[in-house]
Amino acid sequence: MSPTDCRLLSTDYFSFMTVRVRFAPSPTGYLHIGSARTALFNWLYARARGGKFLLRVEDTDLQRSTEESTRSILEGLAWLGISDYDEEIVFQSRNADEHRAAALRLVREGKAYRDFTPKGERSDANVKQEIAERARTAASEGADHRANPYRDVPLEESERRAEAGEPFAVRLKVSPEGQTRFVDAVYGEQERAHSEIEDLVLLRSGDLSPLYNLSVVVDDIGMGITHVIRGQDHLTNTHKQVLIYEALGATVPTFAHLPLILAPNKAKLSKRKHGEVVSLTTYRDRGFVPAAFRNYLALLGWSPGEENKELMSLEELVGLFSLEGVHRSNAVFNFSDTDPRHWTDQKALWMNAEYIRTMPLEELLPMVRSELESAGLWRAEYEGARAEWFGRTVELIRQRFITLKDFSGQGRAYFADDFEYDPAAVAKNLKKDSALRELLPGLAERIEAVAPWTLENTEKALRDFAEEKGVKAGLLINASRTALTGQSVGPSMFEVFDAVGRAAAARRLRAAAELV
RNA sequence: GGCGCUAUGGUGUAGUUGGUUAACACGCCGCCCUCUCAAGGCGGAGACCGCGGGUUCGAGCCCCGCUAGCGCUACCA
Repeated sequence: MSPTDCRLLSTDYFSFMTVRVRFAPSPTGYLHIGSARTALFNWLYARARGGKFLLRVEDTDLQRSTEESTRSILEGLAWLGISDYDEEIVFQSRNADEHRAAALRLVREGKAYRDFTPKGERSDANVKQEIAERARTAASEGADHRANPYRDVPLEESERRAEAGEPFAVRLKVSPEGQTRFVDAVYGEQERAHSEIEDLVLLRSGDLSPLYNLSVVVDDIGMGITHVIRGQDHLTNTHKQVLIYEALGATVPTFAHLPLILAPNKAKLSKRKHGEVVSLTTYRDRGFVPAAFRNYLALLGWSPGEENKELMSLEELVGLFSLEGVHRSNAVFNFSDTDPRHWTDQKALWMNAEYIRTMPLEELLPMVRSELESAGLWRAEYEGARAEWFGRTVELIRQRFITLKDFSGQGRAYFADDFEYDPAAVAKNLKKDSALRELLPGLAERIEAVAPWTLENTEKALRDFAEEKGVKAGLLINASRTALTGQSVGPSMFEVFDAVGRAAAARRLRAAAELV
């Protein structure tokens, strides 16, 4: 059977029952964009298949888990448009008793055993090296995974010692022979020899708290999860989980692992090394349109194939999404930590600009409103008496903005008088010609006299004035741009005169004469 | 160390029974438009499809080997 056949078979296996997927973040920090993408793919799959999307907070690491990060993760998901969980949120820590009971049941059934070996200390600093070194020495000494002296202690003796208060851990009794296999919906057929898998610990010695692999499996069984869609970093460990499913006598769900998102240097994206670019909230705070970022995220490790379409609405995403379209190689998230203009992936930035420029105005307006509000630039009349002006102005300036922040930054002059003059713009458009000192107040007068106040008349007034004074219209136009907006770039100048308004325009022209 | 996964221009991807000059998007360069900057239009540079073998009349697509990157390997999640 070819891998392709396996993939079809595996996805068809559960097709008679409702798809149930879950997103299971651990609340130990902000929402990582990789996790956000995992959540998105789960959500998309559920919606595409008419299934259920569940959320499980994996807060078993009490030391590192915080309520604040749970809240932040939920907020992040909501920002992306994912807040419609189909059932109550499950908090994994509350199921510890259940997890423990499952492991103890396995002990009684002889599928797991109590390990009375004293708990070893582990320096959490360089775990990776420690593992490699230990493996190396183990290999050279020819040690085998099944050598635990407590593996075959009779159940009665095990019970007796436990009752006597002797501390123990519980380990799964992995059969020395054979192999585990499963068909990953993305990576295809996966096999791993049992000899490669040690008798994994299910419950810690002492407090008998459940370990990750056990908790995940028991919860997924409890929640009736049919498809486990998660990061590829879990791919090899899945074999261990398959073993637990089998020991527990449960049906193994379909697994679908997602390629990782890497930093430009091909290293795994991490909070420690790469900072705020990996946090979803950064994108919200820096003016991303949720739909734009969601669209971008969907393209990392997935594509609809065929036409290679990129700009997709949520509805289109749901319609096009499939596990078959998920890539197997890791994606590089391209950004620069030295160049502020490339603080995040260029394509993400481009897509955001694209959304800002082309999305329905009425959807953009509320976002501009909240941006102006947080910058202290919002006025109630923008939704009242000046609503028409507001819509027209946003339409005018959105064309060349990249993020929502630009509405209060570069766009400040449209909403306030206390904007800043860009020194480069002043040098280029005002200081360039000293005649402007006289010309600007003159132009202000002409602008004040325009009647009726139309684009055409404003243009005529300016051009006539330029001709009379024997200067190029461009000189006046560019000077006006800096005078009215503080910048050297922007929309067509006569549109700007109109947006800023006659009185403010004249005032700013006169004020700018002082800067010449 | 072991096991696993991956490998198409700088980045994201298309290329799903092997068949002419390897497609699209972002980015980059140039031209047009023009009051600036974007947008838009047009054009361009950039990939011997990781490397080496093989199968075939013919391979990015199939097979083998190698290399590199990444992941996992824990009484972390």
